[in-house]
Amino acid sequence: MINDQTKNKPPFEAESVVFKALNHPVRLAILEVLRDGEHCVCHLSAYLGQRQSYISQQLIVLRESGLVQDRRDGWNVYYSVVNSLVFEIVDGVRALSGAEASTLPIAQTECTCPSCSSKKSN
Amino acid sequence: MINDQTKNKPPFEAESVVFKALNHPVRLAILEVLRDGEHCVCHLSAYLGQRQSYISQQLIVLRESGLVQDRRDGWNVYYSVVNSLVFEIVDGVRALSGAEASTLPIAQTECTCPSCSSKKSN
DNA sequence: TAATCATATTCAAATCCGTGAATATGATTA
DNA sequence: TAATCATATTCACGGATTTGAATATGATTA
Repeated sequence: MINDQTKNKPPFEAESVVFKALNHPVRLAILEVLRDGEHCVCHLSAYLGQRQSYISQQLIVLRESGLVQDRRDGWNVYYSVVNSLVFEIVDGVRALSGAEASTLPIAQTECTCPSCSSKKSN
Repeated sequence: MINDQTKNKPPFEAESVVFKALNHPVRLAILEVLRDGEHCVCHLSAYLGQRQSYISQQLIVLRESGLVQDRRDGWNVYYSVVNSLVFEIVDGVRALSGAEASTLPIAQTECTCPSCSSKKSN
């Protein structure tokens, strides 16, 4: 039980919560970025070239569906996936749909958060 | 490439087509019924207690997303899943969401199609 | 406590989706 | 070809989703 929206609901509602969260290009892109571990909102925003408030909106959907979790560290909030099974699902759907190995809408800007700056890569 | 909606589209559109098709209680219920092989529309309609035209609408979505295929035999049209990987995905999402093993909205009426009548079960 | 930083929230408009109702299509049989 | 059967399609409306814009919140530092 990874979210609280699954109790006493019509059949398949619990699954719908997850499918709904995954049915969105930007949210899928966010998950792709999170494949290699946690990232802060500012990094996701810069990397995906989307406004911060918009990324926040999508992160909230992902968080409320139970797919990601957040952790605050000073100024930054770092998001990560709760259960890596989600990647198997995404990969499965990708295989089903015959899509290529995900062409990410990449890196418009540099993220200036501490962890990104220290890495100094990507 | 199991559907035609995956070419020259924005990133993750192909995956979205599948996620969208799966994000629907009745369509998930239909897939559950199709776990044990092909079934005609009248059976799905009777078994799930939904009007035939409504089941048809949902089957069209599933078919256009490439998840199911149809086969005509006389009066009846039989639907079946194209790739059983879809069940692994559904099961994965179910595990992820912590849902129970799918409580189907079951059997209101009897289907009178040839294949159902001959089986004379369920 | 005031300024600053990253992040979250609210609001509204446009679009999309779900679904009932009615009806069309197309194969089959008489 | 007319009747009948299973299935498919169209239409319309109400509700949900998407997304830009503006702003709020809350932690941190000076």
